[in-house]
Amino acid sequence: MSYSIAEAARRSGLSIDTLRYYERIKLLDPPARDAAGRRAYSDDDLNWLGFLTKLRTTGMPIKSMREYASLRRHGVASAGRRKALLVEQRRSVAERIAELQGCLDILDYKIDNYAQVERNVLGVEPGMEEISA
Amino acid sequence: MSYSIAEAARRSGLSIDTLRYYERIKLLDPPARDAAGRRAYSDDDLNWLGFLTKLRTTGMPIKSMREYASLRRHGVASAGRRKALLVEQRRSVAERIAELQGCLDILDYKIDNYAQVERNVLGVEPGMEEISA
DNA sequence: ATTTGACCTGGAGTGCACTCCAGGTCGTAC
DNA sequence: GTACGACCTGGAGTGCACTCCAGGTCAAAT
Repeated sequence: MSYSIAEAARRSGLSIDTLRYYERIKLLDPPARDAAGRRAYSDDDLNWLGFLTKLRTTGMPIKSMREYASLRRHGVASAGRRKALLVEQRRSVAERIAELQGCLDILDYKIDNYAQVERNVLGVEPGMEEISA
Repeated sequence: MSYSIAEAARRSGLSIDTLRYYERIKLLDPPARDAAGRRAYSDDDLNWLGFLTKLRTTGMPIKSMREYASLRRHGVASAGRRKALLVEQRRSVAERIAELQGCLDILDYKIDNYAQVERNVLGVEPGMEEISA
């Protein structure tokens, strides 16, 4: 199957502008064109876009995604380097999750404080309202 | 205790420029000044900076941090709104963690593919190298 | 007395990842 | 045959969160 840029945008969740932008910066190989010169994205293109958006979600900078994209064009010989990039990204994602988990705990603590303030404000112990915010 | 801007930067993990920037955009109330007009950060300032960096880590935009900071200046009356902001942020962090967890799974899958390619490349079944990268 | 180093101010510059725009080309619908 | 909508190009503009700079003040060290 092949898809117009609008359809590819819909399916990938990226904007039309972003699709053209990704192509310009060589994140995406130029897709095929139809008779009228319009982009015709393949399923492979869509799969690659899907993976790219995952990498983006992990916070990988475009620079690194470009490196990965470029390695991909060099075939099997680059598989080791590609794997290394993914392993490093995996590590950074795991770290980020742990960090966010820590923030979650702090938020819970703060939220709980506010909940307590709410309870006390309903008529108990004047002077207790100013718990450090 | 009070701290010079350099010391506050060291303790908060923010740069000196960022501390002045946060003050300019009203994320941080202007700290006290010493006799020579230099900033003298208090422990309270440092605690607030610590919490701000947590919020930042969660991906909260500066705009929202400013809102929270502004509410804080309005005392107890704003506690409900502040709690609501934190609850919303908590939700968004939990969502982000789940999203990252999904990416982690995909990375693991890809990494495992590469590991398999590596094993096969060492002399088995020619033609299997081009597993979709 | 001057040099040094940390700090001050207002404002300009940076890098990232898009996002928008003007002006133009197609193929189909009326 | 012209109006329309989707698409094309190269290039400019945007928002965010800093980061850097020039020119100046001040206290302590030489």
